[in-house]
Amino acid sequence: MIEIQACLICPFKSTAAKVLSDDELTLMGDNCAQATFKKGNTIFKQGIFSSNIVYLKEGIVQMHIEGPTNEQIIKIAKGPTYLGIPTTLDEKYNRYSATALSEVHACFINISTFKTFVQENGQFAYEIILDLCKNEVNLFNKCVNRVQKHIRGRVAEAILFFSHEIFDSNSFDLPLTRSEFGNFVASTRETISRIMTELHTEKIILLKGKHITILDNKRLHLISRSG
Amino acid sequence: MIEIQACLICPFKSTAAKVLSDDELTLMGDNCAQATFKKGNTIFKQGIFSSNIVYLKEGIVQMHIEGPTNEQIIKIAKGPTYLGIPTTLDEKYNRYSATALSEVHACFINISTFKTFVQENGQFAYEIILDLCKNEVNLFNKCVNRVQKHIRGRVAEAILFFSHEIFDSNSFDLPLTRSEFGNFVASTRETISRIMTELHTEKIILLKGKHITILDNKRLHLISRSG
DNA sequence: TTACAAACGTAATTTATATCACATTTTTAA
DNA sequence: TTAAAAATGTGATATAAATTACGTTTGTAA
Repeated sequence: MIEIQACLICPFKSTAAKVLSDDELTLMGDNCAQATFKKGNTIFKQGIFSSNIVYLKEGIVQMHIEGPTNEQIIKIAKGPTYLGIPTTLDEKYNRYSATALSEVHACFINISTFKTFVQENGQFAYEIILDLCKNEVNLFNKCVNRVQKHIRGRVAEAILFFSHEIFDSNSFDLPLTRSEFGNFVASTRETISRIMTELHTEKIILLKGKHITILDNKRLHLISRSG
Repeated sequence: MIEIQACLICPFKSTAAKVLSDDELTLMGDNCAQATFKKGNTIFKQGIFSSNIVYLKEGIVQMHIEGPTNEQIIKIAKGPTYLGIPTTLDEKYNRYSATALSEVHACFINISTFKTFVQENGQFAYEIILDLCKNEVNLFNKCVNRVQKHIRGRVAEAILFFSHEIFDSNSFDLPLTRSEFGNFVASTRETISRIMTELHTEKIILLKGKHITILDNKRLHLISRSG
């Protein structure tokens, strides 16, 4: 289901898009298509040619990349946010894939239109740069945590990530299977299972299948920090 | 040793700076100071307030960040390249540190001057964005490799990195101690020692203290890929 | 409703790599 | 030049977490 979008009146505008003029937003609307994806659908795929910047209006998405041995989840993001700036601007073809983890509404902005805005609207360019900078610093920290924390700490960190960054709630349905969660925190299904039940037994979280309720925020933070 | 720099005639201009007009380059020169650092010197430090974009003209630099348990090297870069865009633009204070691994010549560009160029010269902004995008994609790949490769593969990868990305030669002096190298590939001094002598014994590299000569490029690539 | 597959839990075992311990070499400074 | 400190090499041991194995639950299609 693809439809032309009226960016001008879009309630999900990015910080960058908010600085665009009405004329520019109209132009963007003429060069942008929206699509809806169900959970599990591929939004874009590594290795495929792409000529769009993907903007995630609503929904949760996992970004994943082919590693030396298997596919690896590198990031989970929630809209509104840009999804594919690095993958598109730098190269002709996508350097990673994006898959919906919930119902997703995404806009595909023509890359040359986007480029025009960068080159002709300095404030827009600046906001895009800020966004990329934030991503880089976050990624640095994530890398260090993956290297230095033990799995228990990484699991705690991931649970807090879903709670704070994705669902804004201490009670939520995990949008991943145990295997996927294991992959996300660089571990395995079995280890995740073990640690989850540990945290449940210790009354730090309440676990009911995929539903997680954080019972002891303080201790969970402690585990996340101490690794 | 700090001196005002004539950016206009600088032979180390970044791809982005090459699109600046003569007037802009003169303005940059007026708002930019150069400094020289010896190996081991701190170029900027995490947590410290910063109002400059750091441009590495010449030299090798390690970027490192405080992790949950210890300081972690997140990146090693060679000039010419920007060093501190994410760390400076996003936040008032540095989110990571940079330390010289060789004699380094670096320029400290006033952040509001830099911001002016981003906002008033679209091509400049676009080149900066391209640069940030490349960094992000590279970082994605590095993360996956760290997670999925065994140490032997990560050591091989790091040796090839120094050979191809830093020294453009198959024979070079490692600018890191074994401990630092261990940290760089998320391992330890002892393990690095062991693997290095292994690779030496297998005649894949020639090892003489810190000097490395790659003897069997093909097998080293194989080890790097297979992990 | 049954049947089949996918997801999940858990215990036993294995393994890669960290840690420990100590000897040797190299570098630095006095 | 000598002494102290830092860096390095290497074997033995410990350990976190993967792998293996198998039983159970949940979801889904016929």
